[in-house]
Amino acid sequence: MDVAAKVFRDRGYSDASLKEIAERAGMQAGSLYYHFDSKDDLVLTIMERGIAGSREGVERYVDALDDTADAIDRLVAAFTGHLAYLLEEADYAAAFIRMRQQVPPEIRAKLLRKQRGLIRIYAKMFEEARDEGYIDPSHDLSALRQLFIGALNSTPEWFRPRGVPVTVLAEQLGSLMRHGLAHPVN
Amino acid sequence: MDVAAKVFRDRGYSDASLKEIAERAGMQAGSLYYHFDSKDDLVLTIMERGIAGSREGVERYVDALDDTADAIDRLVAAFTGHLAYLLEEADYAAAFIRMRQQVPPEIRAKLLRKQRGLIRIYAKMFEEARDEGYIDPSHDLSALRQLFIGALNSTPEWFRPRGVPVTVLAEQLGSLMRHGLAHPVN
DNA sequence: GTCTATAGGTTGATAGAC
DNA sequence: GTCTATCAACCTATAGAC
Repeated sequence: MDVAAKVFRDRGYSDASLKEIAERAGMQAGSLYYHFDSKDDLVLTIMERGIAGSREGVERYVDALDDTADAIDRLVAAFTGHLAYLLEEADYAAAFIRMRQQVPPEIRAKLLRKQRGLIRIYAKMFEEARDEGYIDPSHDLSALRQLFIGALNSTPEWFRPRGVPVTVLAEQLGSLMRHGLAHPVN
Repeated sequence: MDVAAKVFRDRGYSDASLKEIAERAGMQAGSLYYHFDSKDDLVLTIMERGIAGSREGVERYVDALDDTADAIDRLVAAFTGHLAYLLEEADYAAAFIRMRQQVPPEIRAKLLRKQRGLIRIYAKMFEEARDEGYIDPSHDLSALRQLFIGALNSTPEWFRPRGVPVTVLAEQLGSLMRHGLAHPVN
């Protein structure tokens, strides 16, 4: 499973061959079918785990906040958890991010349901930020949410472990939301 | 060419077959080889055009500004041009965005050089914004640039022509940079 | 310029031995 | 549980007729 997630993350849906996955796992291609019904079955399992992991990452960081935290603090915590899982912990989420547009429609439909949970969590946090006065009603909340999530999901393409840590990235986005860029990050 | 760009945008590098491209162009697969040496040759041509188009879109909007424009105005103009080309005008840029991570290494290397021009334009604008006082030096400029470009490049995945127009999206990002989200967009 | 035909390779998946 | 062997389908690319 771990091997498969890595291969799917690196190659994408179509270019990840069962032969390569099997080889890297020390097996022959045919042997995989003892564990999975089909390639799509394997892909679905991995991607569902990626979604679940992202969601747990987000929830863990948000739930760890105390009562003094405001809506922006919660968004920053969510960003941190999101990035921590996406960049440091697992290949599953990165595999999901990469393949979500490549996978056959039936699989995408199944994933969409699982994904909605995470989307709703974010939507709720943005609404709370608006209700608490941190986001002016003239902003389109849905566009804003998708722009921020798009920025987060682009990080696997350029993030380098030696560079800016994920906590700083999340803080940068939080500071941006609070004051704009002219204000110091901390 | 236009047909091929559409197919590559919809299917990605590996799943776009020459047979489908040929069919949609009213030909047989073999006939394509009169016009192109190989699939990679075709892909490279299309993706280069996508990069060039994005760059021209950005430059056209930035150059149209008058002298009273500040660094944030220039960034908003760049975002507008970027999005206008990416979402409205052509399939070439969308094909590039989708395939940039899928394409064989040799092609990616060739594209990287062309791409650097656009990256440098953005880097310069962010530096100017910092020098004019719109971005506090405590921000990591490179991370900031990549987050914003990541947000822009995610738009083909969720943008709907009936929804928020590209000019508003760009304004939203500009307002965000200037004042944060608590301030009205206009 | 486009066609037909086909070579040569790879892929996902199955069957049966061990 | 894993192996070997193999099938059928698909792909890129080439060759030669028109």
